Amino acid sequence: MPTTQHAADYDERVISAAREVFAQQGFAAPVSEIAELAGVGVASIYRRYPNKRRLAEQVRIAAMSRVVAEAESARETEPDDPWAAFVRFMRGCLRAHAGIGVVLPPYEESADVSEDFTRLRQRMIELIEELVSTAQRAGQLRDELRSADVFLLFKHLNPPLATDEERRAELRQRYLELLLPGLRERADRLPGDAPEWDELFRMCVPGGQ
Amino acid sequence: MPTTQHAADYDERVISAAREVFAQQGFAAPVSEIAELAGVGVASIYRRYPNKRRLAEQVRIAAMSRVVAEAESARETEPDDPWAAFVRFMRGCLRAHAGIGVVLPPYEESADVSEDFTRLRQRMIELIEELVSTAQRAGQLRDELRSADVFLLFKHLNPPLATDEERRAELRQRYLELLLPGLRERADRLPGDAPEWDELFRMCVPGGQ
DNA sequence: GCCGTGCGGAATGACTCGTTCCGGTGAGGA
DNA sequence: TCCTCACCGGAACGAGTCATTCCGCACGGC
Repeated sequence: MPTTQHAADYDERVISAAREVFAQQGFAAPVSEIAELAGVGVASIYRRYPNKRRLAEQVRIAAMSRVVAEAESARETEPDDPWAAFVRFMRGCLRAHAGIGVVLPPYEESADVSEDFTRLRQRMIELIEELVSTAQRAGQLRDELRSADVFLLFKHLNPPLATDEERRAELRQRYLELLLPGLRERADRLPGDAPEWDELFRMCVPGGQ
Repeated sequence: MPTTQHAADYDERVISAAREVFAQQGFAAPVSEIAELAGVGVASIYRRYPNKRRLAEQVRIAAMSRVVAEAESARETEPDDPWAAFVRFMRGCLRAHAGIGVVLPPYEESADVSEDFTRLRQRMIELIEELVSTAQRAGQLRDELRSADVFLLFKHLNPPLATDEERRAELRQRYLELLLPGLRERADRLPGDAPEWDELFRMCVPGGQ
């Protein structure tokens, strides 16, 4: 009875458990924890993914796809209001189970990252850049903000906290709302240089969240 | 030649190295890394501190003292402007080498925490509470904000980033400035329940940053 | 009732890290 | 100049953790 349907459910269950565990504990979390949450044995995970690295890659691909979809949907839903599109994108990414916590360590030291992964990441970057610059051209978003700032803000809104995803999402939204007025503001110069994408990538290396 | 002076310098060097390493990598960082940064051998650390836990406690006591001093100084420097005092406190805590990153995992699961530690933590909480409620009574700080929010915001402003402390401090200040307008704002209700101190403590358990 | 597939969880081996042990070194006194 | 000794850095050790693999079992199909 390994129907295609069955296999798909199975995959979904594992990926989703891995997303939650990695988001809460970072990529250093043991595979056994993922297995337990998914309600399967460890061996079953290894039967489908050759190793932990590949599993993590799949999880990140899934989460980045979600971010990309969020960006496209925000752009389409609010074609005439760049600020609204930007806000919708931010809120969408921070929603519970969106998995933003898991896309955040963006850098892979080793060269053995799949093509898909790299391509998707590039697309994500471009979409964020577009949302930011569109809102800035409309004078609705602080000029000193760079697209990498947005990404880094996602990371800031995602500290490792030992609670369930619902509560973490609630807190993310809470602090996002505190942030929004400052993002519109056009006042004082922001201290510190904006991060560049490659600095950001270098900074986010460690296994942790 | 173990002059008192020499011993004090030595202590200072170790504690300060430990602060930097713990702040960057979390308390799970190996002791050997601290030794290397301090330019001493591991054994020398163990000659002064019975074990890693006690070393970490000393580091956290030093950093919390700094936070307490920051709060008192802010209150005294700006006795008539609660908002200014609050902002000064925030900026002071986030400054480079203030060690805020290291006070953040506030909870110790085991009961074997020194009296000093507990007392100091209590004092820190009271001072933050005072800064917050004073500013709120003056109508200068958002009412829905609880003192534990402030602490949690410190954590949010301190993600684990693999750069030197100077750059991390620069980014902390950058994002603090984005946050400030939202903290004054009196507008929309903030989503999500404010954290209580004990929820906060429970959440921050894991070894990580 | 027998066979084969697929599963969960125990077993394994590599590795990391806290803590301890040991040989070296350099200052001060004879 | 040589000896002594206090102190130091780094290697060594043992425990614990985790990725990955192996094994016996349970259950559907014949």
